[in-house]
Amino acid sequence: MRRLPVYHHFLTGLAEKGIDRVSSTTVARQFGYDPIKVRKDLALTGAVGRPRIGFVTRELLAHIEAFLGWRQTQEAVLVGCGALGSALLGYEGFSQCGWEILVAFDNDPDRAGTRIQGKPVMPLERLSEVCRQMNVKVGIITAPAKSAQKIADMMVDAGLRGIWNFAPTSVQVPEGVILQQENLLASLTILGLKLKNMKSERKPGLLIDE
Amino acid sequence: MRRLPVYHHFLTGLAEKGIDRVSSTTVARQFGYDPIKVRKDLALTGAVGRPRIGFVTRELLAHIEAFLGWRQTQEAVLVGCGALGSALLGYEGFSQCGWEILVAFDNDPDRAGTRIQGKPVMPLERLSEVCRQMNVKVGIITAPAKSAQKIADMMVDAGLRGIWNFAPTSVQVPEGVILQQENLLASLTILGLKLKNMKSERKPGLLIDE
DNA sequence: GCATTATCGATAGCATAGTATCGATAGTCT
DNA sequence: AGACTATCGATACTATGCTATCGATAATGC
Repeated sequence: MRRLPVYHHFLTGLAEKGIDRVSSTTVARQFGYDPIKVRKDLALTGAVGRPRIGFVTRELLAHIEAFLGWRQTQEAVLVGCGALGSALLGYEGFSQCGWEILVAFDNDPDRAGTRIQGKPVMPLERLSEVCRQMNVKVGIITAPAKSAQKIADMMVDAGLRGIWNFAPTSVQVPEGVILQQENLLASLTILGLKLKNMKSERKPGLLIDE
Repeated sequence: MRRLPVYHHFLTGLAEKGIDRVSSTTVARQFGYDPIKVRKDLALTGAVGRPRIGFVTRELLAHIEAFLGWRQTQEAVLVGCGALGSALLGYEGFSQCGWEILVAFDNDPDRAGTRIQGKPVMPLERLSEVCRQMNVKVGIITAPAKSAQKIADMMVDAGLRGIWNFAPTSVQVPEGVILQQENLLASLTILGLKLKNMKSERKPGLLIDE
């Protein structure tokens, strides 16, 4: 399921090149996966292929988009306009999957009122007011760890139902609010472990995955 | 295993507050996990606790660090000094788990020779030379999707054994090189799906996890 | 037209991660 | 001191995701 966005990106490239039919084998080779795995992933979206032919590229893309909910645009706000926040504000990938960051917030009065990557920056106090007015339901936290919980609380108060947290700490949210924790350190650590494991070449013991 | 870095962060906080003993129940409550799950995670590191008491905080931290390989510092280079790259260069979390980005590369001649977040920026041509000289084995790609594969190839040529890719595309690496793909769109999509699922409250059908 | 081959979907088996149950131990309370 | 309770580790069970096998189908080549 986490693989579907990646397939989508690849298939979009194919479609642009005018390739209108694609087999699971082709996709699998691209990513080093098992064709069966790919086929099973695609089956999840409801797309149907034909033996010996494969899938019709655009049809498949439509199925993936529908399944991932990318057909209707989804809106979000971002809190914390440091380096990471600014990067996300300019991240080109969001638009291609139907997301848009409408407005950013920061508690630094120097930043409020400016624009970053073309998005307006507002003072943190207005979070609740603006979210309710715009009927935004998703918030992104790219603030330092120490203020993450405070911001999450504010977001809950503002009526947000989904929170995507980049701060390297965990935050508590009440029942009914979805929290997606982004954990860069975990990814990096896993990479480091895999590396170390590989060097000690097939030593029995840890088997790291994911 | 991906949870251990998070536990570590929380335990560090406790240790700083002078709390020298901690039970799996305490940790579990913090993150909304099952205490058994936490205990099993901790057991993986070799830490032993005592009934009715729990674990000695600092001892536990040491076990986690040893298990995750955070005791020795690990070095990396970064390619692509756009917004995301700059953000990572200044990310405070790396140092706390023993990672350090030594140098950044960019193919924009205006950026080469400057410093971003205190790290030197060099022209992309010098990647191989510098990596070999400094004996760096890990590379981070924060460049646009279209140049990701080219950079990955250069990294492999430069002798890097681990690649952490933030570009929203997949890259191919030869056997023996570890690739860790960071996929922000997948995370965001999952958040969006969970939200939609929650709204249609317990409708049979998709059950999204992770 | 018929054999061959690539590809599909479905079912079954395996591996890993998560959950539950149980006895043992070390504090706390009366 | 003895009952009580929180917590540990070990074992067993369940669920989920991945891999393999199989028959079916449609294009290609002879």
